[in-house]
Amino acid sequence: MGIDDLDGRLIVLLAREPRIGVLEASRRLGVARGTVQARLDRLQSSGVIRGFGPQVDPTALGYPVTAFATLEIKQGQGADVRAHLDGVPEVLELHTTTGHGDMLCRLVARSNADLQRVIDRVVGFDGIVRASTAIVMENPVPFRIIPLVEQAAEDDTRA
Amino acid sequence: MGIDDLDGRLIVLLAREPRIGVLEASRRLGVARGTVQARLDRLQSSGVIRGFGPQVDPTALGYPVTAFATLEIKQGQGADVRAHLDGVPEVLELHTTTGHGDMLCRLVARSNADLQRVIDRVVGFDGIVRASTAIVMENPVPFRIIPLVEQAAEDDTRA
DNA sequence: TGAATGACTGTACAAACTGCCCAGCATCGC
DNA sequence: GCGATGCTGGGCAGTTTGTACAGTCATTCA
Repeated sequence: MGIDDLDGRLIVLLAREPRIGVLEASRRLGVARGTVQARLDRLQSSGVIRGFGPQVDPTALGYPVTAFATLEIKQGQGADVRAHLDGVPEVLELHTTTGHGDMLCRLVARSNADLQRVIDRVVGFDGIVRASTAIVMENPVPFRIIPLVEQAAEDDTRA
Repeated sequence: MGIDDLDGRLIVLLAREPRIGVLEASRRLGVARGTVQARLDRLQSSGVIRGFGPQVDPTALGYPVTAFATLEIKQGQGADVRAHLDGVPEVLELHTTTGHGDMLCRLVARSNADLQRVIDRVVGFDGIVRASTAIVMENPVPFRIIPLVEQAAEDDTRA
């Protein structure tokens, strides 16, 4: 169920140069086009590759401020809180975590001032007891998956 | 510098059905192909769309456990800590946040037991004073950008 | 050992798409 | 009014895709 070396190289190649097609990828990897197609199909149907959607930069959209908010939820209000947060566009993702019935969400805002508006909207809901926010200053390691893919491919090869 | 309604619809369309080409997109949006091409070029060169890399699911790669770790850093050790974390494949992203010289990072692991190994590796570095980890149980709102895009497009239209 | 299975290669063909070009037209700001 | 900008609609050559098929090779299994 893991990925082998060829899968790994294919994913890394696509991550680095998404514009190339199946044919070009097969040339780069030194395998037949059909092989790349079959691998891609398998990676997608097995869920390893979810899709190739556009990676949108919130900053360029006009939302340069990112923050993480930890929310403390009133017992039994989980579903309501989720629905509420789901309706806030500035909430980019939401996780429930171990601990005191807590949630962690990623927020963006147009400015530090605007962040206050977003937080007010997020927190202004009955099921939320308390919120603590950490504003992101720098992003030394932007979201990446390549090292993990290489690790997974290596583990497979070794196995 | 924002995006207009057509940009918004284009991004949403591509997010929903990434496989379609420029021609098909132009048909769906009811505009000329050249228009879609020009919009796409502009969105990419302006940085709104960073790329179309494969979206890899760590779970399907064999890393079903996600956690967020808050790290307290010793003064002046920031750069070293970043370099250290950059070298750990299981660290998917790293942010520096407001507060006590803190950092927040997203981790994945092969299991809860494996998470201990990852945390040990992350924390086993001199510049890190203390770490607090929250394991993700559920992900009610997976990372999404569409609502924000629609919001941004709407704001632009209104403006 | 021999047969079966699965994966990869190399090739082929029609259909579709891309990249690029251009002329015409409407809108917007100066 | 004039230029700049953006959209339309069309065309063309080159490339890629989707799909198929036969041959090869390594591994699995009886």
